[in-house]
Amino acid sequence: MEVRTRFAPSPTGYMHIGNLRTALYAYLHARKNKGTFILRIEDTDQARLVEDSVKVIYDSLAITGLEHDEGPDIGGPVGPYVQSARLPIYRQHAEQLLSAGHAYRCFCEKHEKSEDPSEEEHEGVILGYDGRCGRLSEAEVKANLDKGMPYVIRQKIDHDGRTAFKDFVYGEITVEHKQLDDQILLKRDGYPTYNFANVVDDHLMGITHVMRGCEYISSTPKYILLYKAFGWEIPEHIHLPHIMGPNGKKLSKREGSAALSDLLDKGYLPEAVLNYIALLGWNPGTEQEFFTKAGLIEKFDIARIGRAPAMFDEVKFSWLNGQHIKALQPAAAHALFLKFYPEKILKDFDAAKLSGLIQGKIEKPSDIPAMVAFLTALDENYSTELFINKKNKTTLEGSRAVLTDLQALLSGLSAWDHAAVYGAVNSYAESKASKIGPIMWPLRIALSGLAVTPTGAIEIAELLGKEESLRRISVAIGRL
RNA sequence: GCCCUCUUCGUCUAGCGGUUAGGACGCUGCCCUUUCAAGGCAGAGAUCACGGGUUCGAAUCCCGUAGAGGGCGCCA
Repeated sequence: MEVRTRFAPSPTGYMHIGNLRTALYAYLHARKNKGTFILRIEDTDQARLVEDSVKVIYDSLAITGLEHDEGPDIGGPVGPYVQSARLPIYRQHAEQLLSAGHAYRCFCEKHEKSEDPSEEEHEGVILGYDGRCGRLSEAEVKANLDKGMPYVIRQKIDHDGRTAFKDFVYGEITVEHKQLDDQILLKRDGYPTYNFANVVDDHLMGITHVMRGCEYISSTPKYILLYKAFGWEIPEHIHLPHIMGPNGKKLSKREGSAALSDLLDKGYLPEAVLNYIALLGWNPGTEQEFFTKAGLIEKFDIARIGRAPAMFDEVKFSWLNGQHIKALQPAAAHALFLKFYPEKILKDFDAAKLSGLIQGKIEKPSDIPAMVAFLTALDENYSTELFINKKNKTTLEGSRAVLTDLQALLSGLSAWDHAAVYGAVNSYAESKASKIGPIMWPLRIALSGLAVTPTGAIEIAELLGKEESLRRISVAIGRL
């Protein structure tokens, strides 16, 4: 049977990383099995519609390359793909349940969850609906309808017995029916709830593998009951463990890494994002960690999805992003870095050359401004302690002597390119019967005023040019 | 409150009855004698949440306990 998976986000205005991973797994499973990946928009909450948020969904899928085969923008055989355009379908199915006795009209007052959680806290509070309208006589229902009372349609659940289903990841899950309340299927405004629409749509759209976050595990038995009430085949259910923030709590917008756009703004590569989140909850069974999207399609297997929640670790993610940056063509890396260079850098330096020099050591492009700031402005108050390096056995006095010699040598240079500067430094080292490290160290400190620089001493000298390099050397000598 | 789920180095994970419990990030050290870094190599770091069983033998199977996450909305 052809595999059909779907990504069914609701338009919230931003693409949450956890949702993106759900989309990724659904996409990978479809591609891996030469199946179909569908996009469906779940916009059934009229109160929470966010302007332009559907565009965010399209853009996110486009930039990460999770292209869908069917969806609102490109159509397909089982549309429409936007739930707000499917209202008659839900009503028809709700009425079918009504006449079959699997649902009933409920005329009760609205009971939305309180904004103040403490109100729900005190013991004895009835959680869930008590089902009273399910016991209304036909005459009472008719009377209410005649009065024009508004109503919702609820699923009628027999509170004896239990329902079990087999989750592909979590195994067999059994829930007693007394834990299930008569959930609302069709709201007063005629829109379906998620609980109803997802079942109807997944079936009508031929979804074979339902993938979603594990917060739906508890309510899945209610969906199973709906499938059974309709006499529909139950698709494979694949619930996914959550991605947690650094504090062990759910990933939130506050931490700045919950939304795809936050990550992209920091210069993380879309493919690195896919690579990293794929590994949060799935592993290939080998020691491979670097994956392109094509590599993920090849290796992905739903059998290797894990059950435990995973923390999003931006440190490891940065490392992985660095690996992807290294793998980039130089022109692509430069294009990525370009938007992070301060204007002064672009004006005074050969930015393409700079990109080539730093490509191998950039992990997070948003670090670039801080990393290259020393090129445009030397902080002349850097600590002279920097000249003391244990490994190269450099001292203050030694550094002063080396820099004084270098100043004379370099000022005599007619050419100022990598070969010329290196040649001069190297022959100086040879003349002193020294390794080159003890010469390079003070030179690099003098040129940058930093312990760690994005590139080496010779490269910095080359970027700065002769005049500025010599000026910085004399500043250093003055300070030593 | 009731229900569901999860628990292996700090973090992501391998493991599916017998392993010196493996890898990766991070950390520490060494090497690379064209450099701090990057790269290569090495090391430290896990009484496998805890307590009981089953078994010749348990991280792996069973039962409890604890902690954490989730659900119980006219939200998804």
